[in-house]
Amino acid sequence: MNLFNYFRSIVVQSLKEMSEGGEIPPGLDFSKITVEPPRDASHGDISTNAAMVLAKPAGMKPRDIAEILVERLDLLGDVTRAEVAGPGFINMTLSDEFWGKRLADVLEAGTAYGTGTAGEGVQVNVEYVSANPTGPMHVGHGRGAVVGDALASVLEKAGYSVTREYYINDAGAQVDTLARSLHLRYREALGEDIGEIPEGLYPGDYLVPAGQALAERDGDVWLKVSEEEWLSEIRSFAISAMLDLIRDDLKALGVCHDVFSSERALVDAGAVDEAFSYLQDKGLIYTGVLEPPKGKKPDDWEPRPQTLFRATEFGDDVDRPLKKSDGTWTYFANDMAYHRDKYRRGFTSLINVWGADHGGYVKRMEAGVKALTDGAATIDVKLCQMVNLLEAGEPVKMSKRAGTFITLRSVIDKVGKDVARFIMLTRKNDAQLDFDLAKVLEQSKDNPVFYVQYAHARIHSVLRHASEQFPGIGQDGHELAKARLDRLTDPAELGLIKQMSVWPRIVESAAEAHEPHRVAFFLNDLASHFHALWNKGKDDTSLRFLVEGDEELTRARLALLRGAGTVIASGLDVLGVKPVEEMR
RNA sequence: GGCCCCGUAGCUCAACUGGAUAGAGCAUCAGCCUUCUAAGCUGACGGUUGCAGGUUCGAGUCCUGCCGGGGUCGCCA
Repeated sequence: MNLFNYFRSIVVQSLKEMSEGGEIPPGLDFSKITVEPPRDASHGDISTNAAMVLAKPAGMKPRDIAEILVERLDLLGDVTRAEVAGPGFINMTLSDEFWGKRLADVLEAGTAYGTGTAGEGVQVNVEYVSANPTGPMHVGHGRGAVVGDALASVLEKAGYSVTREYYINDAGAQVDTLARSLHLRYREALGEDIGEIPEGLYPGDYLVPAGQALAERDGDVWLKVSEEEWLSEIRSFAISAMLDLIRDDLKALGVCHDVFSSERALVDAGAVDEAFSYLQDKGLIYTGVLEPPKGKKPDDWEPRPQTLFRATEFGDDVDRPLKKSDGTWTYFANDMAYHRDKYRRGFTSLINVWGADHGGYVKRMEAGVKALTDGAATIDVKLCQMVNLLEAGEPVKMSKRAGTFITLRSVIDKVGKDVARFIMLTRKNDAQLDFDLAKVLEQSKDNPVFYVQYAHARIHSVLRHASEQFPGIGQDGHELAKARLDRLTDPAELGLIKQMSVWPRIVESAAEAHEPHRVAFFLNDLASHFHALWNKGKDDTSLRFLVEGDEELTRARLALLRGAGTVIASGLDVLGVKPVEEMR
């Protein structure tokens, strides 16, 4: 249960009654009313802006509405205090018993706590990674992979029906280049001295094993025929080898997709022609000549007639070409067909996670989706900014040519998948991210992964001690839920429960805003509340978790610990990070 | 030059999609280990949210124009 939604419905109900009773005018719009935790805890536990939002349309003073409303809210069983504050906020404080019950909710639900229904089963397609199948993944791809994966998870937890998808760009010129590069490695595998890799081909070592595999499978058959004859076959071999490589990298990162969509298959199936005639029928296709970009005219610019899509009718800056001068489709045309295909498969909410270098492409894709789905589907493109790799504060120099190129795999091998994933989510997607290979392995509070994991490990450390000192206390969540939770009365204890109770709301808002990083920040906050409580027990021995001679209180505190550990585990699960029970 | 993103404490970043006195960590300073992990905690110091207007009960958040940084810009994908 998201308790803020719960209280919102109570507030709205009260307002309806006030409206029926003539205390406020009828027919007011309640949609802008929010119920939130106040920023300052001294203002109470929950707060609503209802009076301020309604003041103007009701033609009343905010405080007057608030006074009436607060009288009703004050009567609610769980509310110990309701008062008007500031310009017309209503702040409510909830009883300790209420919070005890919320802890019981957590214990009953286990790691399913936070799972919601706000998504109402809406079908969402999250497309992420979609790295070209021409080589292993780099660190930037890794960020997109983690962001997309965590976003998909948080959407699932919020009740959306999610499909994780990878778009394989296997139709462009770059895969022909890949095929030629592989053919070279294949000749090499058969004993030929190929010398330097020519300019324009992929020089990477990762093609060597693929060349050997091809030589083993097919022998020398591709030496005797012309490129025209070998291109297609070797291309598919190369693509599938590169996809294996990428899938391996993704697996190491704990990322998997439900669907791999092939651009080539889509084109072969006529999807582009279909999308094109759809647009043509709507009068959105014409032949025209584009202006050169203002202020930066390419040297070789010459006007030429092109087949254009009227993207400007849907908010783009210029109309966009769909055909090259040789009559073949542009990448954009294929992409249009692909997005129409997603829509036809039943998705009305499309999310694409791209690298920041695709920023210039967003508007035309948005325009495309609007045109192709008649506005029935929405697309949200999350651009991931660069990852700056550092080693103890110094930038790691990377050059493909010098061979100092850092692959995603080498980073995962060095720091582990859990650390890599968590760090990738400690920034919002549109901010640049510093990834310090030394710092992320540090065991200190500078390091958010460690800080959160340590909280979880500490909790389990106490639980282990408890099972020795208090063998009679069952540590199962359902059992602990029956403890005398009203014995938890210290502000730090209640504060921890309150922080835990925010989790369903975080899930909902992170899903709605498409911002998985909020989960990482939440976990940091939660860990901080826990560490604070822990240390309070150092100064004040009566606040320790294990209380000799008071099994009832110990049971209640173990319940609190179990609950906090459960919420941390639930959050880490969304991020795809495994909680640890012991630090080494 | 057009478009997109960013600009918040000395540094790295939050701010619940428009809410109250803008919050954390690092750094600096002052405290806390005979104790379930001090791998942590408590406090102090630190702000004209790049600048100037506008919208409104209320703006870091929305709009306009500047300044600074990054990205991108017709048959590359």
